Amino acid sequence: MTRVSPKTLSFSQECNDCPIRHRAVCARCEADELTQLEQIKYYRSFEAGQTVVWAGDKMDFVASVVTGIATLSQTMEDGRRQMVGLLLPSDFAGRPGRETSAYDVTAATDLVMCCFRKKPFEEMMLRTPHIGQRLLEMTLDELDAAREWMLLLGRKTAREKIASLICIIARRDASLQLSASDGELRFDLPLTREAMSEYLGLTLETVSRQMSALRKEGLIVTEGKRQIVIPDFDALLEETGDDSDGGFLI
Amino acid sequence: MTRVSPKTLSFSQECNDCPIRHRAVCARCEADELTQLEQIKYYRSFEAGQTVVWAGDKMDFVASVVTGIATLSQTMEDGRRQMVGLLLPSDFAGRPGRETSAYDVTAATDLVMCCFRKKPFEEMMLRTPHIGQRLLEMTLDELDAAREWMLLLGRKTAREKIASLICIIARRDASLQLSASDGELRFDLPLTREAMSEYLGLTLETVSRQMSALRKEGLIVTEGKRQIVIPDFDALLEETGDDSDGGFLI
DNA sequence: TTGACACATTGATGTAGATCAAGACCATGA
DNA sequence: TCATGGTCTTGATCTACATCAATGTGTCAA
Repeated sequence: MTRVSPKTLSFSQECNDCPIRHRAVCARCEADELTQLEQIKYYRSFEAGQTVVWAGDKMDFVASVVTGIATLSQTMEDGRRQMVGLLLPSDFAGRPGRETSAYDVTAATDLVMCCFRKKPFEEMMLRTPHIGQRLLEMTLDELDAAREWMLLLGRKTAREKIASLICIIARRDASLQLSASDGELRFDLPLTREAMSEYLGLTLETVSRQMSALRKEGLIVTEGKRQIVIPDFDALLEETGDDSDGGFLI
Repeated sequence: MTRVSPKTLSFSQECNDCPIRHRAVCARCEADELTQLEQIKYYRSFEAGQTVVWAGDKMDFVASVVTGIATLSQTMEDGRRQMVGLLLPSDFAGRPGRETSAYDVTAATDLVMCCFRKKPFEEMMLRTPHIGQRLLEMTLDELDAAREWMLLLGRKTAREKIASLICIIARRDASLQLSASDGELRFDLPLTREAMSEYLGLTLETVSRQMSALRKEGLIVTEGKRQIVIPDFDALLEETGDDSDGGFLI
Protein backbone atom coordinates (compact mmCIF):
# COMPACT_ATOMS: atom_id res chain seq x y z
CA MET A 1 0.00 0.00 0.00
CA THR A 2 2.22 2.78 1.32
CA ARG A 3 -0.31 5.35 0.23
CA VAL A 4 0.83 8.89 -0.14
CA SER A 5 -1.45 11.82 -0.73
CA PRO A 6 -0.89 12.70 -4.34
CA LYS A 7 -2.47 16.07 -3.70
CA THR A 8 -0.04 17.31 -1.11
CA LEU A 9 2.92 16.02 -2.98
CA SER A 10 2.08 17.61 -6.26
CA PHE A 11 1.53 20.93 -4.55
CA SER A 12 4.84 20.97 -2.82
CA GLN A 13 6.62 19.95 -5.96
CA GLU A 14 5.19 22.62 -8.14
CA CYS A 15 4.65 25.63 -5.96
CA ASN A 16 4.89 25.72 -2.24
CA ASP A 17 5.41 29.38 -1.58
CA CYS A 18 1.95 30.58 -2.47
CA PRO A 19 -0.69 30.61 0.27
CA ILE A 20 -3.33 29.31 -2.03
CA ARG A 21 -0.99 27.32 -4.19
CA HIS A 22 -2.43 29.08 -7.19
CA ARG A 23 0.09 27.97 -9.76
CA ALA A 24 -0.61 24.36 -9.02
CA VAL A 25 -4.29 24.70 -8.47
CA CYS A 26 -5.99 27.64 -10.02
CA ALA A 27 -6.07 27.42 -13.75
CA ARG A 28 -8.37 30.39 -13.55
CA CYS A 29 -5.79 32.60 -11.87
CA GLU A 30 -5.27 35.59 -14.10
CA ALA A 31 -1.89 37.07 -14.74
CA ASP A 32 -2.90 40.29 -13.04
CA GLU A 33 -3.71 38.64 -9.78
CA LEU A 34 -0.57 36.59 -9.94
CA THR A 35 1.47 39.69 -10.39
CA GLN A 36 -0.25 41.41 -7.52
CA LEU A 37 0.42 38.45 -5.26
CA GLU A 38 4.05 38.49 -6.25
CA GLN A 39 4.29 42.16 -5.40
CA ILE A 40 2.99 41.94 -1.87
CA LYS A 41 4.80 38.83 -0.83
CA TYR A 42 8.04 38.57 1.15
CA TYR A 43 10.07 35.87 2.85
CA ARG A 44 11.05 35.32 6.46
CA SER A 45 13.50 32.78 7.86
CA PHE A 46 13.65 31.31 11.34
CA GLU A 47 16.03 29.02 13.13
CA ALA A 48 14.82 25.83 14.77
CA GLY A 49 13.29 26.70 18.12
CA GLN A 50 12.56 30.33 17.28
CA THR A 51 9.09 31.69 17.81
CA VAL A 52 7.32 33.21 14.83
CA VAL A 53 4.54 34.82 16.89
CA TRP A 54 3.22 34.37 20.40
CA ALA A 55 -0.43 33.74 21.13
CA GLY A 56 -2.13 37.08 21.57
CA ASP A 57 0.48 39.01 19.61
CA LYS A 58 -0.41 41.09 16.63
CA MET A 59 -0.12 39.15 13.39
CA ASP A 60 -0.56 41.36 10.38
CA PHE A 61 0.28 38.76 7.77
CA VAL A 62 -0.77 35.39 6.45
CA ALA A 63 1.87 32.94 5.31
CA SER A 64 2.65 29.57 3.92
CA VAL A 65 5.55 27.31 4.75
CA VAL A 66 8.19 27.08 2.05
CA THR A 67 10.69 24.78 3.75
CA GLY A 68 10.88 23.35 7.25
CA ILE A 69 8.20 22.73 9.81
CA ALA A 70 6.18 25.08 11.97
CA THR A 71 3.88 24.24 14.86
CA LEU A 72 0.84 25.88 16.42
CA SER A 73 0.54 25.41 20.18
CA GLN A 74 -1.61 26.46 23.06
CA THR A 75 -0.21 26.99 26.53
CA MET A 76 -2.07 26.87 29.83
CA GLU A 77 -1.23 29.20 32.70
CA ASP A 78 0.76 26.53 34.51
CA GLY A 79 2.79 25.70 31.44
CA ARG A 80 1.01 22.63 30.11
CA ARG A 81 1.27 22.77 26.33
CA GLN A 82 -0.69 21.15 23.55
CA MET A 83 0.23 21.35 19.91
CA VAL A 84 -2.85 22.03 17.78
CA GLY A 85 -1.35 22.40 14.34
CA LEU A 86 1.59 21.04 12.40
CA LEU A 87 2.54 22.98 9.28
CA LEU A 88 4.57 21.26 6.58
CA PRO A 89 5.75 22.85 3.35
CA SER A 90 2.84 24.38 1.42
CA ASP A 91 0.62 24.60 4.49
CA PHE A 92 -1.09 27.85 5.34
CA ALA A 93 -0.97 29.87 8.55
CA GLY A 94 -2.96 32.84 9.70
CA ARG A 95 -6.59 33.70 9.72
CA PRO A 96 -8.03 36.34 7.45
CA GLY A 97 -10.15 38.64 9.52
CA ARG A 98 -8.33 38.28 12.81
CA GLU A 99 -5.87 40.78 14.21
CA THR A 100 -3.89 38.64 16.63
CA SER A 101 -2.58 35.11 16.60
CA ALA A 102 -4.60 32.68 18.69
CA TYR A 103 -1.63 30.31 19.04
CA ASP A 104 2.10 30.24 19.55
CA VAL A 105 3.66 29.68 16.16
CA THR A 106 7.09 28.07 16.46
CA ALA A 107 9.76 26.86 14.08
CA ALA A 108 10.26 23.15 14.79
CA THR A 109 13.13 23.05 12.31
CA ASP A 110 14.88 25.77 10.36
CA LEU A 111 12.01 27.41 8.57
CA VAL A 112 11.27 29.67 5.64
CA MET A 113 7.85 31.19 5.29
CA CYS A 114 6.34 33.10 2.44
CA CYS A 115 4.31 35.97 3.88
CA PHE A 116 1.65 38.31 2.57
CA ARG A 117 0.54 41.40 4.40
CA LYS A 118 -2.95 40.69 5.58
CA LYS A 119 -4.71 43.78 4.31
CA PRO A 120 -3.80 43.47 0.62
CA PHE A 121 -4.30 39.76 0.81
CA GLU A 122 -7.82 40.17 2.12
CA GLU A 123 -8.62 42.72 -0.53
CA MET A 124 -7.45 40.33 -3.17
CA MET A 125 -9.62 37.61 -1.68
CA LEU A 126 -12.63 39.83 -2.16
CA ARG A 127 -11.75 40.53 -5.78
CA THR A 128 -11.06 36.92 -6.73
CA PRO A 129 -13.70 34.61 -5.27
CA HIS A 130 -12.02 31.37 -6.24
CA ILE A 131 -9.15 32.18 -3.91
CA GLY A 132 -11.64 32.28 -1.08
CA GLN A 133 -13.09 29.02 -2.34
CA ARG A 134 -9.66 27.45 -2.31
CA LEU A 135 -9.11 28.74 1.21
CA LEU A 136 -12.42 27.25 2.30
CA GLU A 137 -11.40 23.91 0.89
CA MET A 138 -8.09 24.04 2.72
CA THR A 139 -9.76 25.05 5.97
CA LEU A 140 -12.21 22.17 5.69
CA ASP A 141 -9.26 19.81 5.21
CA GLU A 142 -7.63 21.23 8.30
CA LEU A 143 -10.83 20.76 10.24
CA ASP A 144 -10.94 17.12 9.22
CA ALA A 145 -7.33 16.71 10.30
CA ALA A 146 -8.11 18.36 13.63
CA ARG A 147 -10.97 15.92 14.19
CA GLU A 148 -8.76 12.95 13.40
CA TRP A 149 -6.33 14.39 15.90
CA MET A 150 -9.10 14.66 18.52
CA LEU A 151 -9.77 10.94 18.22
CA LEU A 152 -6.07 10.33 18.75
CA LEU A 153 -5.92 12.57 21.82
CA GLY A 154 -9.12 11.34 23.40
CA ARG A 155 -9.08 7.61 22.80
CA LYS A 156 -5.78 6.18 21.59
CA THR A 157 -3.15 4.50 23.75
CA ALA A 158 0.39 5.86 23.91
CA ARG A 159 1.57 3.16 21.53
CA GLU A 160 -1.19 3.91 19.03
CA LYS A 161 -0.44 7.61 19.26
CA ILE A 162 3.21 7.12 18.39
CA ALA A 163 2.44 4.78 15.51
CA SER A 164 -0.17 7.24 14.22
CA LEU A 165 2.19 10.19 14.34
CA ILE A 166 4.89 8.34 12.45
CA CYS A 167 2.41 7.28 9.79
CA ILE A 168 1.01 10.80 9.49
CA ILE A 169 4.42 12.32 8.97
CA ALA A 170 5.51 9.57 6.64
CA ARG A 171 2.45 10.23 4.50
CA ARG A 172 2.78 13.99 4.48
CA ASP A 173 6.49 14.56 4.38
CA ALA A 174 7.46 15.10 0.80
CA SER A 175 11.02 13.99 1.40
CA LEU A 176 9.82 10.42 1.64
CA GLN A 177 9.55 10.34 -2.12
CA LEU A 178 13.30 9.94 -2.14
CA SER A 179 13.22 6.30 -1.21
CA ALA A 180 9.74 4.86 -1.32
CA SER A 181 11.27 1.76 -2.81
CA ASP A 182 10.18 -1.83 -2.24
CA GLY A 183 7.68 -1.06 0.49
CA GLU A 184 10.32 0.48 2.70
CA LEU A 185 9.93 4.11 3.73
CA ARG A 186 12.84 6.25 4.81
CA PHE A 187 12.36 9.81 5.98
CA ASP A 188 13.27 12.44 8.53
CA LEU A 189 11.35 12.68 11.74
CA PRO A 190 11.87 16.39 12.19
CA LEU A 191 10.46 16.66 15.71
CA THR A 192 12.20 16.39 19.06
CA ARG A 193 10.79 13.97 21.62
CA GLU A 194 9.37 16.98 23.37
CA ALA A 195 7.61 18.25 20.26
CA MET A 196 6.21 14.78 19.70
CA SER A 197 4.93 14.70 23.26
CA GLU A 198 3.23 18.06 22.75
CA TYR A 199 1.60 16.77 19.60
CA LEU A 200 0.37 13.60 21.26
CA GLY A 201 -0.65 14.77 24.72
CA LEU A 202 2.00 12.60 26.40
CA THR A 203 5.19 13.19 28.33
CA LEU A 204 8.50 13.05 26.57
CA GLU A 205 9.53 10.00 28.61
CA THR A 206 6.51 8.04 27.45
CA VAL A 207 7.28 8.99 23.86
CA SER A 208 10.83 7.75 24.28
CA ARG A 209 9.74 4.48 25.84
CA GLN A 210 7.20 3.74 23.14
CA MET A 211 9.67 4.58 20.40
CA SER A 212 12.08 2.13 21.99
CA ALA A 213 9.36 -0.50 22.13
CA LEU A 214 8.50 -0.10 18.44
CA ARG A 215 12.20 -0.23 17.64
CA LYS A 216 12.76 -3.42 19.61
CA GLU A 217 9.85 -5.03 17.81
CA GLY A 218 11.31 -4.07 14.45
CA LEU A 219 8.35 -1.94 13.43
CA ILE A 220 10.65 1.02 12.95
CA VAL A 221 14.39 1.35 12.52
CA THR A 222 16.22 4.50 13.54
CA GLU A 223 19.36 5.62 11.79
CA GLY A 224 21.20 8.40 13.48
CA LYS A 225 19.04 10.61 15.63
CA ARG A 226 16.20 11.61 13.38
CA GLN A 227 16.22 9.41 10.32
CA ILE A 228 13.53 6.75 10.43
CA VAL A 229 12.99 3.68 8.31
CA ILE A 230 9.68 1.89 8.22
CA PRO A 231 10.38 -1.60 6.88
CA ASP A 232 6.70 -2.42 6.51
CA PHE A 233 4.28 0.47 6.43
CA ASP A 234 1.18 -1.73 6.67
CA ALA A 235 2.50 -3.43 9.79
CA LEU A 236 2.94 -0.05 11.43
CA LEU A 237 -0.52 1.02 10.29
CA GLU A 238 -1.89 -1.98 12.19
CA GLU A 239 -0.61 -0.39 15.39
CA THR A 240 -2.42 2.90 14.90
CA GLY A 241 -5.84 1.59 15.83
CA ASP A 242 -7.27 3.19 12.69
CA ASP A 243 -9.57 1.45 10.26
CA SER A 244 -7.34 -0.47 7.92
CA ASP A 245 -8.96 1.23 4.94
CA GLY A 246 -8.62 4.46 6.88
CA GLY A 247 -9.73 7.29 4.66
CA PHE A 248 -7.48 9.91 3.32
CA LEU A 249 -8.15 12.80 5.54
CA ILE A 250 -4.64 14.00 6.13
CA MET B 1 -18.76 38.50 34.13
CA THR B 2 -20.95 35.64 32.92
CA ARG B 3 -20.00 36.38 29.36
CA VAL B 4 -22.17 35.04 26.64
CA SER B 5 -21.33 35.18 22.99
CA PRO B 6 -23.58 37.91 21.66
CA LYS B 7 -22.97 36.60 18.19
CA THR B 8 -24.40 33.15 18.66
CA LEU B 9 -27.34 34.42 20.59
CA SER B 10 -28.39 36.99 18.07
CA PHE B 11 -28.23 34.43 15.31
CA SER B 12 -30.35 31.91 17.00
CA GLN B 13 -32.88 34.54 17.94
CA GLU B 14 -33.34 35.90 14.50
CA CYS B 15 -32.84 33.03 12.11
CA ASN B 16 -31.58 29.63 12.96
CA ASP B 17 -32.85 27.58 10.08
CA CYS B 18 -30.59 28.96 7.43
CA PRO B 19 -27.21 27.33 6.97
CA ILE B 20 -25.48 30.60 6.42
CA ARG B 21 -27.79 32.56 8.67
CA HIS B 22 -28.32 35.02 5.88
CA ARG B 23 -31.17 36.95 7.36
CA ALA B 24 -29.15 37.77 10.41
CA VAL B 25 -25.86 38.23 8.68
CA CYS B 26 -25.96 39.06 5.06
CA ALA B 27 -27.34 42.47 4.38
CA ARG B 28 -26.20 41.89 0.83
CA CYS B 29 -28.42 38.87 0.33
CA GLU B 30 -30.66 39.64 -2.58
CA ALA B 31 -34.29 38.64 -2.63
CA ASP B 32 -33.69 36.29 -5.53
CA GLU B 33 -31.15 34.21 -3.69
CA LEU B 34 -33.29 34.14 -0.61
CA THR B 35 -36.18 32.82 -2.59
CA GLN B 36 -34.03 30.18 -4.19
CA LEU B 37 -32.77 29.03 -0.83
CA GLU B 38 -36.33 28.80 0.42
CA GLN B 39 -37.28 26.66 -2.53
CA ILE B 40 -34.64 23.99 -2.11
CA LYS B 41 -34.85 23.64 1.62
CA TYR B 42 -36.74 21.01 3.61
CA TYR B 43 -36.98 19.88 7.21
CA ARG B 44 -36.17 16.59 8.89
CA SER B 45 -36.94 15.53 12.45
CA PHE B 46 -35.20 12.94 14.60
CA GLU B 47 -35.83 11.48 18.01
CA ALA B 48 -33.18 11.53 20.70
CA GLY B 49 -30.71 8.73 20.03
CA GLN B 50 -31.52 8.36 16.35
CA THR B 51 -28.72 8.43 13.84
CA VAL B 52 -28.89 11.04 11.09
CA VAL B 53 -26.13 9.46 8.98
CA TRP B 54 -23.40 6.92 9.62
CA ALA B 55 -19.77 7.61 8.82
CA GLY B 56 -19.13 6.52 5.26
CA ASP B 57 -22.76 6.76 4.20
CA LYS B 58 -23.85 8.92 1.35
CA MET B 59 -24.85 12.38 2.45
CA ASP B 60 -26.37 14.40 -0.35
CA PHE B 61 -27.39 17.38 1.71
CA VAL B 62 -26.03 20.07 3.96
CA ALA B 63 -28.04 21.19 6.94
CA SER B 64 -28.28 23.41 9.94
CA VAL B 65 -29.75 22.63 13.31
CA VAL B 66 -33.06 24.32 14.01
CA THR B 67 -33.83 22.90 17.46
CA GLY B 68 -32.14 20.26 19.57
CA ILE B 69 -28.58 19.01 19.58
CA ALA B 70 -26.67 16.85 17.15
CA THR B 71 -23.24 15.30 17.58
CA LEU B 72 -20.48 14.22 15.22
CA SER B 73 -18.51 11.17 16.35
CA GLN B 74 -15.78 8.88 15.17
CA THR B 75 -15.71 5.20 16.07
CA MET B 76 -12.71 2.89 16.14
CA GLU B 77 -12.95 -0.73 15.08
CA ASP B 78 -13.08 -1.95 18.67
CA GLY B 79 -15.87 0.46 19.57
CA ARG B 80 -13.99 3.28 21.23
CA ARG B 81 -15.81 6.47 20.36
CA GLN B 82 -14.79 10.11 20.36
CA MET B 83 -17.13 12.98 19.75
CA VAL B 84 -15.58 15.52 17.40
CA GLY B 85 -18.41 17.98 16.91
CA LEU B 86 -21.34 19.31 18.91
CA LEU B 87 -24.02 21.09 16.91
CA LEU B 88 -26.37 23.47 18.66
CA PRO B 89 -29.19 25.40 17.01
CA SER B 90 -27.94 27.43 14.04
CA ASP B 91 -24.80 25.29 13.62
CA PHE B 92 -23.96 23.90 10.23
CA ALA B 93 -23.34 20.29 9.21
CA GLY B 94 -22.04 18.78 6.03
CA ARG B 95 -19.16 19.53 3.76
CA PRO B 96 -19.66 21.02 0.33
CA GLY B 97 -17.66 18.99 -2.12
CA ARG B 98 -17.78 15.67 -0.32
CA GLU B 99 -20.07 12.80 -1.19
CA THR B 100 -20.12 10.85 2.07
CA SER B 101 -20.19 11.75 5.71
CA ALA B 102 -16.87 11.37 7.50
CA TYR B 103 -18.59 11.05 10.88
CA ASP B 104 -21.55 9.51 12.61
CA VAL B 105 -24.13 12.25 12.99
CA THR B 106 -26.47 11.54 15.90
CA ALA B 107 -29.40 13.28 17.54
CA ALA B 108 -28.43 13.84 21.17
CA THR B 109 -31.89 15.22 21.90
CA ASP B 110 -35.00 15.45 19.79
CA LEU B 111 -33.78 17.28 16.75
CA VAL B 112 -35.03 19.29 13.81
CA MET B 113 -32.69 20.06 10.96
CA CYS B 114 -33.12 22.34 8.01
CA CYS B 115 -31.63 20.64 4.97
CA PHE B 116 -30.58 21.74 1.52
CA ARG B 117 -29.80 19.32 -1.27
CA LYS B 118 -26.09 19.59 -1.82
CA LYS B 119 -26.03 20.12 -5.54
CA PRO B 120 -28.24 23.21 -5.73
CA PHE B 121 -26.62 24.56 -2.61
CA GLU B 122 -23.17 24.30 -4.14
CA GLU B 123 -24.35 25.95 -7.29
CA MET B 124 -25.73 28.80 -5.31
CA MET B 125 -22.44 29.12 -3.46
CA LEU B 126 -20.71 29.63 -6.78
CA ARG B 127 -23.17 32.32 -7.83
CA THR B 128 -23.08 34.27 -4.59
CA PRO B 129 -19.53 34.59 -3.31
CA HIS B 130 -20.40 36.13 0.02
CA ILE B 131 -22.14 32.93 1.01
CA GLY B 132 -18.85 31.13 0.50
CA GLN B 133 -17.17 33.84 2.53
CA ARG B 134 -19.63 33.36 5.33
CA LEU B 135 -19.04 29.62 5.20
CA LEU B 136 -15.29 30.19 5.39
CA GLU B 137 -15.76 32.34 8.45
CA MET B 138 -17.90 29.68 10.11
CA THR B 139 -15.41 26.95 9.23
CA LEU B 140 -12.56 28.96 10.71
CA ASP B 141 -14.61 29.36 13.90
CA GLU B 142 -15.15 25.63 14.01
CA LEU B 143 -11.45 25.04 13.53
CA ASP B 144 -10.70 27.29 16.48
CA ALA B 145 -13.23 25.41 18.58
CA ALA B 146 -11.68 22.11 17.53
CA ARG B 147 -8.26 23.34 18.62
CA GLU B 148 -9.58 24.46 21.98
CA TRP B 149 -11.08 21.00 22.28
CA MET B 150 -7.71 19.43 21.47
CA LEU B 151 -6.14 21.24 24.41
CA LEU B 152 -8.91 19.90 26.60
CA LEU B 153 -8.44 16.33 25.38
CA GLY B 154 -4.66 16.34 25.50
CA ARG B 155 -3.85 18.22 28.66
CA LYS B 156 -6.75 18.81 31.01
CA THR B 157 -7.62 16.75 34.08
CA ALA B 158 -11.00 15.06 34.37
CA ARG B 159 -12.20 17.78 36.71
CA GLU B 160 -11.08 20.53 34.34
CA LYS B 161 -12.73 18.76 31.44
CA ILE B 162 -16.09 18.61 33.19
CA ALA B 163 -15.93 22.23 34.29
CA SER B 164 -14.96 23.25 30.76
CA LEU B 165 -17.83 21.36 29.16
CA ILE B 166 -20.37 22.88 31.49
CA CYS B 167 -19.02 26.37 30.80
CA ILE B 168 -18.99 25.78 27.06
CA ILE B 169 -22.60 24.67 27.02
CA ALA B 170 -23.68 27.40 29.37
CA ARG B 171 -22.15 29.97 27.04
CA ARG B 172 -23.54 28.52 23.85
CA ASP B 173 -26.95 27.31 24.86
CA ALA B 174 -29.42 29.98 23.98
CA SER B 175 -31.92 28.79 26.54
CA LEU B 176 -29.75 30.20 29.30
CA GLN B 177 -31.05 33.64 28.42
CA LEU B 178 -34.17 32.70 30.32
CA SER B 179 -32.60 33.22 33.69
CA ALA B 180 -29.24 34.87 33.49
CA SER B 181 -30.22 36.87 36.53
CA ASP B 182 -28.00 37.97 39.40
CA GLY B 183 -24.94 36.03 38.26
CA GLU B 184 -26.76 32.73 38.50
CA LEU B 185 -27.09 30.64 35.37
CA ARG B 186 -29.78 28.01 34.94
CA PHE B 187 -29.93 25.80 31.87
CA ASP B 188 -30.45 22.34 30.49
CA LEU B 189 -27.53 19.99 30.19
CA PRO B 190 -28.89 18.09 27.22
CA LEU B 191 -26.29 15.31 27.19
CA THR B 192 -26.32 11.94 28.90
CA ARG B 193 -23.32 11.00 31.00
CA GLU B 194 -22.27 8.77 28.16
CA ALA B 195 -22.42 11.58 25.62
CA MET B 196 -20.42 13.75 27.98
CA SER B 197 -17.80 11.03 28.30
CA GLU B 198 -17.56 10.77 24.53
CA TYR B 199 -17.09 14.49 24.29
CA LEU B 200 -14.38 14.56 26.95
CA GLY B 201 -12.43 11.40 26.25
CA LEU B 202 -13.37 9.90 29.63
CA THR B 203 -15.48 7.01 30.88
CA LEU B 204 -19.01 7.62 32.00
CA GLU B 205 -18.11 6.63 35.57
CA THR B 206 -15.43 9.29 35.77
CA VAL B 207 -17.87 11.87 34.46
CA SER B 208 -20.37 10.89 37.12
CA ARG B 209 -17.80 11.04 39.91
CA GLN B 210 -16.52 14.44 38.89
CA MET B 211 -20.04 15.81 38.56
CA SER B 212 -20.71 14.60 42.09
CA ALA B 213 -17.53 16.25 43.30
CA LEU B 214 -18.45 19.61 41.77
CA ARG B 215 -21.93 19.24 43.24
CA LYS B 216 -20.61 18.52 46.73
CA GLU B 217 -18.40 21.57 46.54
CA GLY B 218 -21.34 23.73 45.55
CA LEU B 219 -19.86 24.76 42.20
CA ILE B 220 -22.93 23.40 40.47
CA VAL B 221 -26.42 22.52 41.62
CA THR B 222 -28.50 19.92 39.84
CA GLU B 223 -32.27 20.11 39.77
CA GLY B 224 -33.93 17.03 38.43
CA LYS B 225 -31.81 14.99 36.08
CA ARG B 226 -30.64 17.45 33.52
CA GLN B 227 -31.30 20.95 34.81
CA ILE B 228 -28.16 22.64 36.05
CA VAL B 229 -27.68 25.81 38.05
CA ILE B 230 -24.32 27.55 38.23
CA PRO B 231 -24.44 29.78 41.30
CA ASP B 232 -21.18 31.52 40.40
CA PHE B 233 -20.01 31.25 36.83
CA ASP B 234 -16.60 32.77 37.54
CA ALA B 235 -15.91 30.26 40.27
CA LEU B 236 -16.62 27.45 37.85
CA LEU B 237 -14.43 29.09 35.21
CA GLU B 238 -11.58 28.93 37.72
CA GLU B 239 -11.81 25.15 37.56
CA THR B 240 -11.46 24.90 33.80
CA GLY B 241 -7.74 25.59 33.75
CA ASP B 242 -8.29 28.22 31.04
CA ASP B 243 -6.80 31.68 31.10
CA SER B 244 -9.11 33.78 33.20
CA ASP B 245 -9.44 36.28 30.35
CA GLY B 246 -9.88 33.29 28.11
CA GLY B 247 -10.67 34.57 24.63
CA PHE B 248 -13.96 34.07 22.97
CA LEU B 249 -13.31 31.27 20.66
CA ILE B 250 -16.45 29.28 21.19
C1' DT C 1 40.92 16.83 25.04
C1' DT C 2 37.60 18.47 27.84
C1' DG C 3 33.71 20.59 29.34
C1' DA C 4 29.20 22.17 28.46
C1' DC C 5 24.91 21.74 26.55
C1' DA C 6 20.90 19.84 24.35
C1' DC C 7 18.66 15.83 23.65
C1' DA C 8 17.46 10.95 24.50
C1' DT C 9 17.09 6.74 27.21
C1' DT C 10 16.02 3.93 31.11
C1' DG C 11 14.62 2.81 35.90
C1' DA C 12 11.80 3.26 40.23
C1' DT C 13 7.74 4.81 42.06
C1' DG C 14 3.22 7.27 42.33
C1' DT C 15 -1.47 8.30 40.90
C1' DA C 16 -5.44 9.69 37.95
C1' DG C 17 -8.56 7.57 35.69
C1' DA C 18 -10.12 2.90 33.75
C1' DT C 19 -12.37 -1.26 34.72
C1' DC C 20 -15.39 -4.36 37.05
C1' DA C 21 -19.35 -4.81 39.88
C1' DA C 22 -23.38 -3.68 42.67
C1' DG C 23 -27.18 -0.88 43.57
C1' DA C 24 -30.19 3.34 43.31
C1' DC C 25 -33.42 6.07 40.93
C1' DC C 26 -37.16 6.86 37.88
C1' DA C 27 -40.24 6.44 34.09
C1' DT C 28 -43.35 3.40 31.54
C1' DG C 29 -46.56 0.01 31.03
C1' DA C 30 -48.93 -4.51 32.21
C1' DT D 1 -48.92 -3.03 42.42
C1' DC D 2 -44.96 -4.75 40.67
C1' DA D 3 -41.85 -5.78 36.89
C1' DT D 4 -38.75 -3.79 33.20
C1' DG D 5 -35.22 -1.15 31.24
C1' DG D 6 -32.63 2.93 30.88
C1' DT D 7 -29.81 6.14 33.30
C1' DC D 8 -27.00 7.43 37.04
C1' DT D 9 -24.19 6.77 41.31
C1' DT D 10 -20.81 4.73 44.22
C1' DG D 11 -17.27 1.36 45.74
C1' DA D 12 -13.11 -1.73 45.14
C1' DT D 13 -9.38 -2.70 42.46
C1' DC D 14 -6.18 -2.39 38.57
C1' DT D 15 -3.05 -0.26 35.24
C1' DA D 16 -1.26 2.93 31.83
C1' DC D 17 0.94 6.75 31.99
C1' DA D 18 3.07 10.59 34.80
C1' DT D 19 6.62 11.94 37.74
C1' DC D 20 11.13 12.05 39.66
C1' DA D 21 15.81 10.90 39.03
C1' DA D 22 19.98 9.16 37.01
C1' DT D 23 22.71 8.15 33.09
C1' DG D 24 23.97 8.00 28.13
C1' DT D 25 25.14 10.19 23.61
C1' DG D 26 26.41 13.50 20.15
C1' DT D 27 27.96 18.15 18.96
C1' DC D 28 30.21 22.29 19.42
C1' DA D 29 33.54 25.44 21.04
C1' DA D 30 37.52 26.62 23.79
